[in-house]
Amino acid sequence: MRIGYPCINLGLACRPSRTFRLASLTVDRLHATVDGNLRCLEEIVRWNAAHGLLFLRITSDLIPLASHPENRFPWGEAFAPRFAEIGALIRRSGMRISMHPGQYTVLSSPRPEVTEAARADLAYHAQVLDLLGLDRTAKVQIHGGGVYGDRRAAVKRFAAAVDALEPGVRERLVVENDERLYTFSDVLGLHAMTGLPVVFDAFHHALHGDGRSLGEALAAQAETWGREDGLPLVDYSSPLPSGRPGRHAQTLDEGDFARFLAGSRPHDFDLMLEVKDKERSALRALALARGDPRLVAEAG
DNA sequence: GGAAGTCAAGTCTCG
DNA sequence: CGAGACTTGACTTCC
Repeated sequence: MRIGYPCINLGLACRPSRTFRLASLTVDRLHATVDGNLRCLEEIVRWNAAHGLLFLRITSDLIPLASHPENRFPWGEAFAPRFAEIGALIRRSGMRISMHPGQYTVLSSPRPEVTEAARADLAYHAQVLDLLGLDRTAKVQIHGGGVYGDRRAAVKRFAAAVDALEPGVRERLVVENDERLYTFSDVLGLHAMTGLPVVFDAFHHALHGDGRSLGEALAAQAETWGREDGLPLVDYSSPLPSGRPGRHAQTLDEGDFARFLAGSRPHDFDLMLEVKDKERSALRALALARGDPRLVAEAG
């Protein structure tokens, strides 16, 4: 099991997700921002490798407005050497990479302009992973999107949109259960129609599940991953101690996480910790997963 | 320098 | 019918 956290490292002074408004889009601005974002991404990769955190979600903001029609700057060409350097570092570290486009990337929409924008955005995400020289185990994870009052029709549109993707993009795509519309069972249905591997989000499953136990879900999930896809991906977030359900917790609840680990055996997977305090919790989770209480105390 | 308002984009639920 | 929620707040304006 590799463990990681999403996008930004709070202890570092830099951010890989600097952006700007569409009104501020110029070649110079884009170039300068991407340059800084890549510099920061490299810092994060080095930090994570040094601390044993070998699973990283790269922010979708790495290239601001990457798939916006008004952005015609050939950022891929311009930064290919930098991507290659960082990619070599990632591969040398044995690090796994994922990306997670935002809520606007919807393949099931009845509106063609929406699915076209989604296609362009997924192509951007795949291009980043391609430029890093990563194999098929580097994944782009999305949700099912909307239901629009007719689930069967929405699922059919989703499958058709997946079929229409370029193979290089489709091979990186994986689909994840959400906390409202697409349960784990629903996402297994999407897998059946598309062949896409399934990301299991344990937190969403707890909020909006399908009755499967953790062990049952992980067993079913594993069936959806092919040999070239790598280990299954799992998202975990501690429940909020008091506040409304649904939000990601500030920090790791060690008791809940220990129960999660115990309940997940003997399945193996790579784990993304979605908690607000990022690398702090990831280090504690790593220590817990390694079964070293002294390390847990140090990391805390 | 800090607070407030806005940001490319979708969809659903709640109040 | 508008605000808030989501994988992630950051930018920009105004005072």
